[in-house]
Amino acid sequence: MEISQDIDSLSTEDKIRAAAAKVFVRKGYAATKTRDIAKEAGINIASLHYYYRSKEKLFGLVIGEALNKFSQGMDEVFGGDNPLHEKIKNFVNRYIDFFKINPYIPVFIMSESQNNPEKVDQLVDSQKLMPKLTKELNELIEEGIIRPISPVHFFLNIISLTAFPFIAKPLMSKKMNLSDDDYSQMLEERKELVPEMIINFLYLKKPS
Amino acid sequence: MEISQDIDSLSTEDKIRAAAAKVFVRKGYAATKTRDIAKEAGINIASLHYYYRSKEKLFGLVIGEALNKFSQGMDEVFGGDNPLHEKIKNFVNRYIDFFKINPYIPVFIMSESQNNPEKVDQLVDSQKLMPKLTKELNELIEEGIIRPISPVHFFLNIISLTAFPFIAKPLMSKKMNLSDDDYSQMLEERKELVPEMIINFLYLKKPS
DNA sequence: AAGAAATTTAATCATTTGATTAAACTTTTT
DNA sequence: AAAAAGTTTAATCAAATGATTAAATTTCTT
Repeated sequence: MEISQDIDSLSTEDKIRAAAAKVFVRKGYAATKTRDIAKEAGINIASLHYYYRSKEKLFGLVIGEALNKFSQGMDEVFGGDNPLHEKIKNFVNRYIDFFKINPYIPVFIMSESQNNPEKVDQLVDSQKLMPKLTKELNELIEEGIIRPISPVHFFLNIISLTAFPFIAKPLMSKKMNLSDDDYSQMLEERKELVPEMIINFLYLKKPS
Repeated sequence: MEISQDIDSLSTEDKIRAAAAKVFVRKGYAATKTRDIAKEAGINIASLHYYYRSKEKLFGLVIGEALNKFSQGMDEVFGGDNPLHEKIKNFVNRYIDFFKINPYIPVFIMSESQNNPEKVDQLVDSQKLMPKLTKELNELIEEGIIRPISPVHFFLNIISLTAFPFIAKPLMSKKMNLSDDDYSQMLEERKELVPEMIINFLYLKKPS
């Protein structure tokens, strides 16, 4: 899921891309200097341009990767045919684990899609899982199993409760005086709390 | 709540600060050029340095203001002595309205506190409303009115459900094919949905 | 109104930064 | 092994950028 390979075993091209991912994701597009990336990769700036033409092109690859990793889980979780309440649990567990390993990704994606929408928009595939999820929700609503809710709210509720604690970590841990371990512990607790809250709200009678 | 005064009626000093707030908040620290601010304010770059010494000092003022506006509502809402479920409703209503007027503030605060923690940390006053909120929650828990929950989770749940939809707007509206009006309408719906969801989860028996 | 202080401006500086060039070096092909 | 292709490097460029200066202009004080 993350950069795991020994840096020296990578080709120059891959070293650059790995370094770019690391620096762009941590600092954002504007604050990242091509020299930062070159230094992180242990290569010359010219090599960066040799392989990737420009800072912008390289950034396009990095944010594309980030968006893929980010949305991949959604398709996988909501694409299955297990009960909805299981999907909810899977989603929360999976994304909390993912964000624990990639803590800078949420702010990176959200701030870049606000500040550089032209670079991000083309990469966002307008729906794919939405039709399926919509159908699933509508069926459960008609059967009287869950309350009426639009897919947008359903989706926003889950992602909000899962991703926002990572986005707000610097502020919250400061404001609440929480150490990194405290915060990590709290996030573990949310693997139970968040699904319970959503299911509790959604289901008219508790599911199996 | 926002910049409302006629720009020409402001002193140069205030024009600069207003312009800086606008540009910094929309584009972030790194992407903002002092020339952008000067242009937005309709003044010379040298005046900017005359009044505010450096880009960094000016930024400090702007992010300080943003943090104040952001946390002011929390103190006001949770400081009162009305029932908790009313505070929840007030909070959500108030912040959705606030963010509708200041849509760039959430991403600005979150991304800057991740990317420039040294500039932000000093401005965050370690708790103030927390002791009061903690006491209130503990009392309601002991009385068997709400379920056991830590202030951190309580707080994160409310802010997540309220603020995240603004943070994710560019991505969500693209992914879900929602116009600005659609999105605004959806946010209005959340003024009811979010408090209901939180209260429904929190209260063991429905409050008055 | 004259002089002093404060403000604003155009011009300029030094550094940073994305990008290029040409040469050196390495690997692959024949 | 020689030639060609691919890769890496040091040096350099041009534009952008935060900041300063000194002069011009305006406002304030007496």
